Amino acid sequence: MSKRKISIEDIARKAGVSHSTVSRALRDSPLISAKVREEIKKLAQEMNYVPNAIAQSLQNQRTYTVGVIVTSIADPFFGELVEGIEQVARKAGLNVLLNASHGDFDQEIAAIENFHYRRVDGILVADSRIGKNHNKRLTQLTVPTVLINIDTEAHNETFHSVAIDDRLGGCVAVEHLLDLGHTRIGYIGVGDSSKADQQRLEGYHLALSQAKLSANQDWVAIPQRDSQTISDFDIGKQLLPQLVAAGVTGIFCYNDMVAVGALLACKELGISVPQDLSLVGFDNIALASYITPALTTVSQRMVEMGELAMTMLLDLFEEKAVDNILLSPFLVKRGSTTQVSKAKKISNYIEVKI
Amino acid sequence: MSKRKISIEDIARKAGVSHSTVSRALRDSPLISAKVREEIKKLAQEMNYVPNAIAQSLQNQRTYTVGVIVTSIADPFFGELVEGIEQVARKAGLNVLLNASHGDFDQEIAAIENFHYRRVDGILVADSRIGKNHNKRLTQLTVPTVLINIDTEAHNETFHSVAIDDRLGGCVAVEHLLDLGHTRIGYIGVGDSSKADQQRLEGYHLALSQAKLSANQDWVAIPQRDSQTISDFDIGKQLLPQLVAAGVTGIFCYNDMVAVGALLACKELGISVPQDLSLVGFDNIALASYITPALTTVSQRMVEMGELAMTMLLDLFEEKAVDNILLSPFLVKRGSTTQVSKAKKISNYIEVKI
DNA sequence: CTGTTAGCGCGTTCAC
DNA sequence: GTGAACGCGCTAACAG
Repeated sequence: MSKRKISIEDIARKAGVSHSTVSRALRDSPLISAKVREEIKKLAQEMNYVPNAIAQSLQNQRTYTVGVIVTSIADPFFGELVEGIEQVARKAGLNVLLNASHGDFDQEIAAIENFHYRRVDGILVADSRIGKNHNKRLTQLTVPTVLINIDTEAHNETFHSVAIDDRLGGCVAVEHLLDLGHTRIGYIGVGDSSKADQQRLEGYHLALSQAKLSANQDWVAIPQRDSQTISDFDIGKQLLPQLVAAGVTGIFCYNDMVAVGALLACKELGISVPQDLSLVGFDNIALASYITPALTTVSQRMVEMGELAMTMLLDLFEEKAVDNILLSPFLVKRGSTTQVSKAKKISNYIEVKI
Repeated sequence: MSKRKISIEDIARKAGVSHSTVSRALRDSPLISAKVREEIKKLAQEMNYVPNAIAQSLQNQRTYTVGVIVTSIADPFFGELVEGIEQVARKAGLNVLLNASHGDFDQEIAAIENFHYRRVDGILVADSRIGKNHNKRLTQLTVPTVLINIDTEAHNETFHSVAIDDRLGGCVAVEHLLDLGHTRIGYIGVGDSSKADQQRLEGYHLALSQAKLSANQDWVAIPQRDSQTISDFDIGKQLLPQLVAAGVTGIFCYNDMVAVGALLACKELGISVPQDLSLVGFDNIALASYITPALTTVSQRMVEMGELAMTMLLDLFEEKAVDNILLSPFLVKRGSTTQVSKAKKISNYIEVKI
């Protein structure tokens, strides 16, 4: 196996033609006679010729490569997202260059500079941790860019984006509980200052007020964030008791891990789900369907978001006009929610116990 | 924002020097006087100069890019793997080009050709579904390549690899049950013809024979694969009863999803884990720690495998000699296993029930 | 120390 | 139809 790769010059020499003839023949130029074209193609095949994308890129000024920035690839969410991105990218003949930011803003900037350096054709940024105050610096972008699930007030002209409608998701979750007859409904948040947390809470309030129910301060539990970072699971576990004590019969949790934590707390307190308490999560992670009882939850659509974002980028390449996308999440009904009934007795139970 | 990027020629013109002086200055060549070097660097800064990696690559014959092939990025396992790869790649100044094969051999070949076309410096292949009969074609590889968790008889010279020691993993799982006093131990496999399934079963037998226990045919359950593809979860759920009927007090499951399925079957049958039956999984997926009871399992080390594979590739770049790596999995003890005791009564229980 | 020149491999005028 | 020549942006060998 020869060390150096075959170039069009090599095959031109062997064919007794010039390198530009070879170039044309391989690209099916109509300027070339059918005969020599086939001849050259055959020769290229035999010589194991593999065109050099680098040289082509230098000429075309296109790399057929998109840069993707995610917080962490190990996070199954971003895994699904990248899956969607990669699929439509590959179908369009593009490749994905992957960078992880680990939620660090400096690393995100470094990743963008790296992508500029490598002359990617477009950039996709999906970094839940980057707050809105940061992304101003992204303005320096000179290549088409799509933001995924990132909050920006300047969504309008400068940025293109696709995101999940968290407010609607919160609504959907709470409406489900309302439909089941619940009126005392709580929310457990995580208290990072993310768009998601805020908007899901907004959706919660919205659904309640649409049902003419007044919100009760005690039904909303959000941890203090000055202390140690705490896992979502532990948040659910620790905050559940106070909501139960406040007499709720249903709880909408910020996400599935919070709900799972809450569920475990229920088990330890002897509260049975869903008979005594209904729980709704958010995200629809794999775990949600395997736990007992299986978790009713609002489903993210990460693969789809990836596909849409990449498709949007392709449109931008062709300079089409694109509209930002706000994806509607949908409810997945499972075993952790049911009709409210004798459930109201729980609060007494707890009060006795405390 | 100017459309065309700044080149070293642009800044050379402005500085009144030649482009090669600029090139040297920016690369800290000792041939350049400190004065003009600083001057040029400042100018480059002001003009927002970003070097062109494509042009550099064409010159260096290196792209500082590695190609990574995985079955599916959405699979959390591969997510962790890529996480490990990306981290050490980035530290070494390399970028990751990602391709998914979806277990399709043709797509895998296409991915490799694509990587050749793009002149990556090295390739990492992690594709559990590709059998040993296929990878002969990988021999055409002309760039340094490391195989991850792929079975090859030709591991020796041609291929470099890092893999998990499934046989040892099986041993470790069964030895744990033996240590707890179990003597009637079962295995639930999945019956794909993968290296993993075969070797974990081998480990199971090895541990039993080392303990001077004779294996019982009825204690090993492996589904027929001619029918529909069936999820690991359902395999565990469906095969559990027959093992319990055969009187086992402990079961080593091919992986965690199988174990979770088995666990659910236990719940439905009124068998309590671990009091009546001990379960050991494999993989240590996130779910394993959240389910009740938390699952004792043999842990994969995917992030580490990614790091090691990428590090090996870096060594290959420097033409160092490298040894193939066989990673030892380790046991994570949790709630689904305990001392054998009155457990033997289960078999009777089942027999009565059937 | 700095400028000139020659490629890296390919696509694309512009002549013939 | 085909070849010669130029340029994409950069590094390196060779002059001075």
